[in-house]
Amino acid sequence: MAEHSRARSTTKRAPITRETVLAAALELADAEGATALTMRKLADRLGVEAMSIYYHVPNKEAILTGLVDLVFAEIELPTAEHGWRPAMRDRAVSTRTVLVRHRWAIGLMDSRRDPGLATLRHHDAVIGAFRAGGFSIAGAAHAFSALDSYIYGFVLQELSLPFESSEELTEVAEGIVTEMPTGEFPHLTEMAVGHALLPGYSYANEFEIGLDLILDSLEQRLPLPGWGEKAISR
Amino acid sequence: MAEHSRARSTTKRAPITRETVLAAALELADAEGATALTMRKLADRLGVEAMSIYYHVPNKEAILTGLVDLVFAEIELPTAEHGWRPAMRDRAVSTRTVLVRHRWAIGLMDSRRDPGLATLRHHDAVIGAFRAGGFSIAGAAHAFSALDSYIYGFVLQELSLPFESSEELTEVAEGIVTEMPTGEFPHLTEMAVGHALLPGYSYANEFEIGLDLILDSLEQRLPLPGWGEKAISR
DNA sequence: AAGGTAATCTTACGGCGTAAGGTCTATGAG
DNA sequence: CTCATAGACCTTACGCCGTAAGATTACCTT
Repeated sequence: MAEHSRARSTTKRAPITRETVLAAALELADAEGATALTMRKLADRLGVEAMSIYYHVPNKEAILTGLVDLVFAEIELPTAEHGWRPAMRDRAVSTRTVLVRHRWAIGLMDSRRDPGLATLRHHDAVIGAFRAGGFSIAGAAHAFSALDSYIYGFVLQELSLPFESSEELTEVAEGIVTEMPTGEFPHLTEMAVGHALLPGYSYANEFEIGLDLILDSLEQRLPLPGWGEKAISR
Repeated sequence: MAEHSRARSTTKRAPITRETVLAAALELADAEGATALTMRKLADRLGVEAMSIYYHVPNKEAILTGLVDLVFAEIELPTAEHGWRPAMRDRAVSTRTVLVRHRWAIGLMDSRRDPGLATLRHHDAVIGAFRAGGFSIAGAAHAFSALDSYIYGFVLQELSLPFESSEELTEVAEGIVTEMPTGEFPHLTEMAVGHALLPGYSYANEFEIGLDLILDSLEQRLPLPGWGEKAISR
């Protein structure tokens, strides 16, 4: 009984830190969604009272900011090894995977103004991969903006679709189609019936189609003035 | 004094309806942001008590859903008149303009699963313009997804930039550059110093660059199998 | 044993969305 | 003119939220 110091009921609880707070917040958000991420529930999960968290973190905003950086840390960094195109393709796929795994993250990204270290590291690696591939500074900026806009926007749409499984899709789409005033939205109806309701359809497949669309265009722009490096050094 | 019915202080207040509620909510969100949109503040603006709103609207969620549809109603519908490309370009620009005008709207789009009438009308018109331009159903779906992903994602990034004016940009970027551990993020630093900090830079300019990137690719895909209509009717 | 300090807890406040039920007021029937 | 009805609005209250202020505990140093 070297350490009988454990008081009443707690069995020498491990101390909480900024890191354990963020880890618990990540778990909680993954398990129950962003709206369930409250200081009191987070404290419960940490075996602590809500106000104790404030010793390690200035306020809830800081937790959300930290969470976004944790998410960025999960994204595969691009390497320039096999060329900018496969590097960017893999990164895009990885980004989407991570953002879908943490569905609450995309909603935290707007209104969050201070990037964390992992975020900066990620951005730096992306720009570096474009530069190594021969893009000029401006070209890399264009490419970065276009690609990331597409990725974030796709996830944003994907996560707000009115269904999750293809059974739900069928249900919802049939509802839209049948209860529409006849012929009011003919093209929407046509697409639902002749495309989205077909067996095996999944919106997720659209991701790589649009991704390759953008990558193709970037490849074509690269040799153009304003996009590629004027002179390859050495 | 034909109508002396006005009680105490109120001067025969106009009755509130679902429409006036939504209009007031739009004003409030525009003026003070999404977090300021509370039932009590909204009631104040309507000259009414908070609970009275619930006579016209089932809950706050319904207000948010209605707001998103109001925003969609502001977006220019594409017309197939001058071809799908300029139609889609104008629509994209209009969409971004509207979403920037109502900065809170993009944050409401995720987690909102039931499209309103204006939203459906918009989507129908977009698909219609692609179809009229010769895209197959699948091709129109690809094009729609890619383009809208880009638009929403761009606005999402644009609105979460850590600055609003170019003075703020200078300030923030200089902060990042100078306080970085020397050389930890060389490409980020290079882009800040050699691009984003140059006089006259504005991220907003990137929008049309990326937009044309996608439109170019779509134009190239159109004749390809799986994108264009197999046989033009008649 | 005493004191200091880091970590946690208690209490409280104002604001949130909204459930439940009460109160006006215009209208139209008798 | 009276009065029941029903629509529009209000009052009160509940449980939840983020967090300010200050008290309390646990442990280390001397």
